Amino acid sequence: MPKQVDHRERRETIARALWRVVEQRGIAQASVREVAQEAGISHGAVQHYFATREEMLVFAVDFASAQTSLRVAEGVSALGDPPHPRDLLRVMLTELLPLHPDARTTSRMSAAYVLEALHDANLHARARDGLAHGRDLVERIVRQAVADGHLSPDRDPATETHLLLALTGLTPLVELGVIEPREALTAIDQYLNRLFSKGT
Amino acid sequence: MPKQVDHRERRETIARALWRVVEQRGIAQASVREVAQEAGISHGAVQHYFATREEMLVFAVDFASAQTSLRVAEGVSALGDPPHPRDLLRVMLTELLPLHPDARTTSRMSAAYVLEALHDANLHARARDGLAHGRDLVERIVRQAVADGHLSPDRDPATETHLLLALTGLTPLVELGVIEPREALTAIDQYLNRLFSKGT
DNA sequence: GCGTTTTCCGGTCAGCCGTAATATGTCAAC
DNA sequence: GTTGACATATTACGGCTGACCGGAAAACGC
Repeated sequence: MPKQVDHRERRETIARALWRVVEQRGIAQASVREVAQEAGISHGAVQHYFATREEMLVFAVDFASAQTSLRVAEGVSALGDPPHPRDLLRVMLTELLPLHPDARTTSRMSAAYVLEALHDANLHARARDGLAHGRDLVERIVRQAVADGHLSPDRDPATETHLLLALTGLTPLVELGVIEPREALTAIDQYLNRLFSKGT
Repeated sequence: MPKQVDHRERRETIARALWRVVEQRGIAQASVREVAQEAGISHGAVQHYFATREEMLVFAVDFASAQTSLRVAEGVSALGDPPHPRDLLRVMLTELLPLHPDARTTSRMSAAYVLEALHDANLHARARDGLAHGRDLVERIVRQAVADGHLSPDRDPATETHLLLALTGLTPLVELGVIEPREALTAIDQYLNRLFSKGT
């Protein structure tokens, strides 16, 4: 029998190396060779675990998405039970925006992924489904908040969901250093507090 | 004397060809040769007008930014005098989001530019300054709105500005087909109307 | 016509790319 | 200790890239 190697762990190691390359040098530099070097293995070894570069990218993005979900779940578990929807949404947004190192890594992966998805039918479908799933999650929270009386029934859940997701638009401002992470958090808290107050 | 060619016009023609390539195939495919073919000239001719690929990209982005400003100015001129700040901001946002063909073209150019700027010190400074300039424009409108009584003085102009710019976060939702352009407009109008109402 | 200058073309070059084919290493089972 | 399957490394190939260069073509003053 062969040398025992944990296939999934190896793939995740390579994926993390890919993350670092994407974060530090951009997805254009994330060649098979560059990722292999970053991971400290030969590019032939990378080929052994990913038949093509695209397969590697897709895995790395899915893995990044899963890690983001994990971080959100961790943050949510620290909340009361049941958690206030405002706090729930706050955790999700802070993990989606590049406000701390891990989140920045996954945020940049997502950004690069979306941009590539615009010109690749396969990636487009995957990205759309992933985003639509996130949208549904948020919308469910919004609807529950309305049902629980945290939110005025005047609010259209769909529109409110879109506006909440739009807050990820703070990303370029933070990434380019136009605003500080603290200012982004201030804006988010301002928005969420206003949303869950009795105001219009 | 040389053959008479309008240098600027030629460069703009090439820039528009670059836009088309970026929009349809992505910035990674925007090689000198590809852009030349799209423009219907030889790659040697492109080199004559742009010494390097980067110079071509920077020009194309600046040109795209200028064209966006032009569209905004056109839209604003159709408003009353003085225009209501809500309408002013609405025009800016509709030209920043990919809600119609021209806006989608420039939006995609900006997105690709920002992503590259994250890993290039030179582009980073240029992009940051450009975005900061836009931020200042919006902030001036917000402050004027407060001064004119359109907005409650309780609002922090900086935070409100950040939230308005964050609305560009609807871009991925529209681009990936998760929401329709009409839904994006609905969200924007909802947000702006709420902002300029007497609510909290 | 001549000379100058700009414009444009096509080829060349070294370098990186993804991928495939090949070779070597490693270890468990028999 | 031989075998065989899998892990890893090496090498090779065809293609595309950006940058560069020499020269042709065109337009103008003289």
